[in-house]
Amino acid sequence: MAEASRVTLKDIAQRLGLSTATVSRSLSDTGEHRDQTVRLVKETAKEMGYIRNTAAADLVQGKSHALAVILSNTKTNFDSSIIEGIEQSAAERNLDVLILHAGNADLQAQRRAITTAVERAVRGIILVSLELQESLIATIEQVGMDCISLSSFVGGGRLPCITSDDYQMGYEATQFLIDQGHRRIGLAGIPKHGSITLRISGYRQCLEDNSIPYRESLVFRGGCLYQDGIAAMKRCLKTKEQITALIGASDLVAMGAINQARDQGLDVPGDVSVMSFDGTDIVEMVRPTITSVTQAFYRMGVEGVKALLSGDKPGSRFLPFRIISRQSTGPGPCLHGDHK
Amino acid sequence: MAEASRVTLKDIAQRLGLSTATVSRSLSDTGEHRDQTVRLVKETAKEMGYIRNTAAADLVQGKSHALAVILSNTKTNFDSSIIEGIEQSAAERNLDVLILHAGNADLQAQRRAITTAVERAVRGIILVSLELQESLIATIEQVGMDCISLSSFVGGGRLPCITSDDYQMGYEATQFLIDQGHRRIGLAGIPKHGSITLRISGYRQCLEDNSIPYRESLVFRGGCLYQDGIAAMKRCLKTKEQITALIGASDLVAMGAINQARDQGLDVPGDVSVMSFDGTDIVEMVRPTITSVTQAFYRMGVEGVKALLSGDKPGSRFLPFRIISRQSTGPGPCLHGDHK
DNA sequence: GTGAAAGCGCTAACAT
DNA sequence: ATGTTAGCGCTTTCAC
Repeated sequence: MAEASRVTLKDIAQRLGLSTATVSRSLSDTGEHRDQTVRLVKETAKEMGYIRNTAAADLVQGKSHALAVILSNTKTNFDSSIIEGIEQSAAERNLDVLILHAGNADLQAQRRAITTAVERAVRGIILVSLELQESLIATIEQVGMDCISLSSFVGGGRLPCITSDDYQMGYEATQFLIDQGHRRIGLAGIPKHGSITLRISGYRQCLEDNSIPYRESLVFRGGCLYQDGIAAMKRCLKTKEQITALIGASDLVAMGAINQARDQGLDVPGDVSVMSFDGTDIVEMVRPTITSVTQAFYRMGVEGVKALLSGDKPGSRFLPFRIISRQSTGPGPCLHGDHK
Repeated sequence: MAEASRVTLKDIAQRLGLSTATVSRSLSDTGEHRDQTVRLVKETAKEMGYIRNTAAADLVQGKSHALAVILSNTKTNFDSSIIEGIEQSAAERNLDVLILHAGNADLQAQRRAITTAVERAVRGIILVSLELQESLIATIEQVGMDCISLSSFVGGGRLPCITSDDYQMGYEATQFLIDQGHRRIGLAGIPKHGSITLRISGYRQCLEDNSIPYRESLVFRGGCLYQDGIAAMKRCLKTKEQITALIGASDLVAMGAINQARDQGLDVPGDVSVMSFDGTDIVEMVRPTITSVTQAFYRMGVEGVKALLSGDKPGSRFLPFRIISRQSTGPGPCLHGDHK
């Protein structure tokens, strides 16, 4: 009740007739004290309600025992598994996880998040699906802070990245649909910048390898949100482009596309097949369930922490993905009747 | 490149031939220095790549300029608007927001999160939909830290709470369905503990007020996740209970219930109406769109920060909600044909 | 195995 | 308007 100022090491030391040094060492298990002393100190600390002052500890040690995770707060949902992985992995190492939000394109918000992390001398920064501005990468390098990017290849090699192979995912998603007989395949929700655009290259190469002409008009650029899926399908159906399948850049894009198609009276997958990238929980929660290029998000989080703390500068690498077929895709029209 | 140890106030002071005090005051705009000095200091700081050491500042001031937001990391999605509100509100006050995850029932994880926050001497703790264990509330009180709970009434008055009136929401949701002609109304996904259980009381009272018998068997307890919605509808359809409407405790519960009903060949809302609590973005993203008791989450975040920082211990209060009708509800069967 | 003492980088009296 | 000084609570040499 007494709004008592907090218990400090000194309080414990006095009560026990020990020095603060002994108390400090006992509490952090340095192993250089008698079991009896350690036990006594720990019990007393707990009894007195001692909570260590991180600021003091961080200050003297020059670093904290926390990790910062910076998320792009676009309303896409794919990151919850990544975070789970990070937290699991961090907990094993007894590190706190501080989650910060930063807009994706918003330099202001990005700067704020990075500053918050750097000011606190965190052990490392994990960027999740963030296109970090050049100037901020420079800041991070300058202060020599460890940093890794997950789910986005960023920084042109200056930052280690763990992600899925966007090119390959684009290629295989396209091949998956071609194998089902589709030849007019759209791609929706790919933003202007970032490694995610490589999905277009993979898509394009796959079409070529299958002797299908690439058409600019079937690629719908945009964000990867629900609304972008809506917009893409709208434009798609307004033009004369008779696509029989659409690949959404995220689960939400696919959801938007599917809803728009159905709202306009089309059947999915009867009239048009839709598949998505990510494969978060939601693809199983909607009807039709959505065929997806499922990424190893949880593992990305786990490996991210491991790589970040490994000491030696880790290289970038890809994690495997796999395509899971669900209700939203089916044989293309040419398999129903005449084969071309 | 040189992994240079970080620039400190002292470095700036030396370079400029000023004292650290002047530099410190200039940087924090105390207004007691010549514009010229302030400008010079700020420019030099930026040029030298100065980043303040939060640990040092926090230590000497005895508190940080950050807020901790503790989320129950159950995979429900309703909290993103709350967080947005919090961040908006915090940014206006120049406070950093540190987001922490804690399991809902997991004492271990809760303790870890609270400790992380308290150790860092944050300005205040915002609990989001968390049933905080008694012992941890005691900890918070003991150290005299400000704390507020959003979207959950917790602590039996020891903690100020800003939430929606669960009783009233339960009542009005039920009345909404009754007004549509339903008389056999189920309630799904209400956990064992917490203020959320008051929804049952409201539901029950409403039934009574409408002379409809309350049946234990129509209330399906459980978590508020998608799977719980599935399970509830399954049990619902397996028994002889001919419900014509179901209220899900969250949007995800409703989604699960709807999918299960349809997977078993029922039409929504033709055969069974479904509505939900929360009203997050997702209710507009699924088909049928879901009628919901929509809560003022964003505002909850904004007001939460305001109340937390107000100084005087704020009381608990409710924010208004409203019911938004969408596709998942329709007239009950008795309105189709014979009226009772 | 334990204590004394220094000092991390900063802010806040207090002095000038 | 600016400088001096003390010290926040902790960890870590370095003695003993």
